[in-house]
Amino acid sequence: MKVASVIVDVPAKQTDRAFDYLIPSQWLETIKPGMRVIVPFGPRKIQGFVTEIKAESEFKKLREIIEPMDLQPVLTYELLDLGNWLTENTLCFKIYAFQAMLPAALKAKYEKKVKLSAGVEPSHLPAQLQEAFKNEEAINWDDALNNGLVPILQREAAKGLLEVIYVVKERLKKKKLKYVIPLLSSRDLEAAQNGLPPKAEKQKEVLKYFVEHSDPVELRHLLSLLNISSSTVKALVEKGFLAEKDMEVYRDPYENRTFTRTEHLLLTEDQQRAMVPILDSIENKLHEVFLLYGVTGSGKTEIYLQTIQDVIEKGREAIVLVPEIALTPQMVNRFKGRFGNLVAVLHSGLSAGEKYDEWRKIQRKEVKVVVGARSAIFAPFENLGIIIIDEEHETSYKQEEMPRYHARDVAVERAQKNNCPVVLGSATPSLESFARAQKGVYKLLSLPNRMNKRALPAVEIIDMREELRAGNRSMFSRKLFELLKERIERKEQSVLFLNKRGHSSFVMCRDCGYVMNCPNCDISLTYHKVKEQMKCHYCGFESHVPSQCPECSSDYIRYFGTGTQKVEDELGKILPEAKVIRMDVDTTGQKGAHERLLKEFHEGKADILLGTQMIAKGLDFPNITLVGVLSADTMLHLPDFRSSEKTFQLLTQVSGRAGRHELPGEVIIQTYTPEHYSVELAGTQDFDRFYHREMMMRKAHHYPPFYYLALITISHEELITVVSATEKIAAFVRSRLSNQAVVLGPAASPIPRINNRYRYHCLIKYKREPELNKTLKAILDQYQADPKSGLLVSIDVNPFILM
DNA sequence: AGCACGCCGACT
DNA sequence: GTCGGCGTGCTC
Repeated sequence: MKVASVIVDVPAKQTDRAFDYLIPSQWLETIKPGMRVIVPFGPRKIQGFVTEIKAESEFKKLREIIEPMDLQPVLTYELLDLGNWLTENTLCFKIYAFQAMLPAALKAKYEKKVKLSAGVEPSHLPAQLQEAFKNEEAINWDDALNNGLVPILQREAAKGLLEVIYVVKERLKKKKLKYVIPLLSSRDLEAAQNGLPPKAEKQKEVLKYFVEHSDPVELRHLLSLLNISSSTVKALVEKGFLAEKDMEVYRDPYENRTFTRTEHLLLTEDQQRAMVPILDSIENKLHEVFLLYGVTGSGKTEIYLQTIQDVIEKGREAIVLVPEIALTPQMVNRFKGRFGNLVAVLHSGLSAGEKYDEWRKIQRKEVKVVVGARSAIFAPFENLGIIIIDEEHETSYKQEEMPRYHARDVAVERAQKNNCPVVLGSATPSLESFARAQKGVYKLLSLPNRMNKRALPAVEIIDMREELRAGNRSMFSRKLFELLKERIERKEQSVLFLNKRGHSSFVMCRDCGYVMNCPNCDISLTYHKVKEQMKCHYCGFESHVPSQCPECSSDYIRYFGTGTQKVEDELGKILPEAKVIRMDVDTTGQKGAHERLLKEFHEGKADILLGTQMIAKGLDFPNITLVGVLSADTMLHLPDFRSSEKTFQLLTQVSGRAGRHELPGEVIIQTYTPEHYSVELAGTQDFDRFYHREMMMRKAHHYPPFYYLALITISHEELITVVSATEKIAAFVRSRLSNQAVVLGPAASPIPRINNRYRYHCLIKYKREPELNKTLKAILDQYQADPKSGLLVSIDVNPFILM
């Protein structure tokens, strides 16, 4: 067994397969599947993942693995398998699948360098190079490139004086702290203490400390504790009484926080009833998928906590996915409060180092529970007892880059392998999941009541057209204004929700209607107040805000759209006494800002919390009695078959923020389309009726959950080339699929041009097409294999965004 | 993805 | 005649 199959870190069609390497004899026992190794690849050295160990290879001229990068495999057997599954199902390169399963810190960094050949002195080199090599053993290739030294270097390399080397580097180091440990027993230390010269008082003190404490202690801590300097410790180290040792420590993002320990809450009857089948499934090691459909405030989290408790008691592990956990510190608190340091937390708010450390806690089985965003689904547990996906309808569970996976699908796949249940929780399930529950594929568990029997908040829909007719041109309806004022007087809190998506501020000429567009992309530029600039969200293009219309020279050119800043300004005018906290990308940019703002609001430091999407979830403050949605329909008109569903979900979620505790809540939804069913039914919080209406729409238009989708996007600099390529691809797909499938296209993408590349679509709607996967692979084979055509083809199986 | 190898144009 | 352009094909 001296040959290793390795997937190399080169994301390309031609290298998307295993390469075999000999395992050097000294590593024979060490190297195992799932480890990262450094291998020679052509003239370079690169990282690779060992997928298999075997006795021999078809390939005759094998090269040797240079060295392993891990002591323990970073991918378990299950994850290696899962990598293949991901590759198959999302049509991505294997290397992308493996990398997606690991923290970014484990991705290799490469350096190309030039060093002196053995026995060569800097003085042997031309004068120009002597300087560069005087202090350095090797110089960076990129630096040489910038200084124009490459030609000379190549010449010297050809003579054999220099050689090019490749270095594979870890992205990140383990954090280490200096610790001091006693080398002698407590008794011997006491003796040593007496043997010290009488004036070595400080040293005696240190030894005295270790007579009492035999555990390692952090050097820094010891120094400040005994008020000594490091030379004292050093002296004792030299005498052989103590030793200094670098010990690895975790970067703990929650280091300076204490979590109040919480105990089981008493469950309501509904909760108990819902929990029984889940516990059964855990007990009997059955794979089942449960859809836990419970209105906001019905106590889903407590069910998660208690089922996890059961899983832990059975010696198994749990994964909990939450939409973007940085946004819901309350969730972290609940888990840490219940399970203490058995919980690892993985979310985008952590630094790469912190993520790595949390991940290693999982890898070393020091924790039993991971709470995290999408990628936490790949937590390297080996004895999973349950997977929970909270807010299962959230679109952020779908990754939009390669590998384009949906965490829900991965969860089901992993749960199957581990014989454990998946719990999908939501107050507004996705149509897909609800339909599956209706068909009995998932088991439906309902929590129809709020825990404390609080009524759902009263929702009132305000027709903003009426307001306009009545002469109110502000963005606040009279009713909302009244209620806001009332809350401030009553010292209660309000949340104002602004749905910015699809409605970001753009610049338009009031005279001729000219809208500033990006010169590279067919999309309008977004106005950024902070920098007083126009910016393209797709290619990064920036330009100044014009003072005159470039088309008609009118001076009446101004920005449109209600950004949060604008709402804040207006609030300041109409309700100057109100204290407002604004939460959007601008104010929550820094680390921890999000949490700080929420804390301030919680502590009652403001009357109104104004924000975008990010405040729609997880907020659970007792004093909120009013929720206002400024414009319900901004996302309704996006070119997306899920826009109604998203609108309904969002409105329902936002409404759920009000009146969760003692005080009853009120919700105001402002809209220009009150008659739209997703607005109307969100008003009555009637998911069931919404579900039926929307299902009819989906059926009529051949959309999920009645059909599956696959989206092929083709881009090229020339419009004609894209169109004809898309035509060819669409024709090919049609020829290969049954006549049950609907193949749309070529059609221009909703964003027809990004970064000067034209984009065309072919959308496939299908029910059952055994040939589909092969067909899509054939397309990728053809187009990925020759990049010289300039055509880029990307395929999204089960896309969420059709753009 | 890199990188080398290889085959054609403008220079000492 | 050579230096160097980037098209083509390979990496265990």
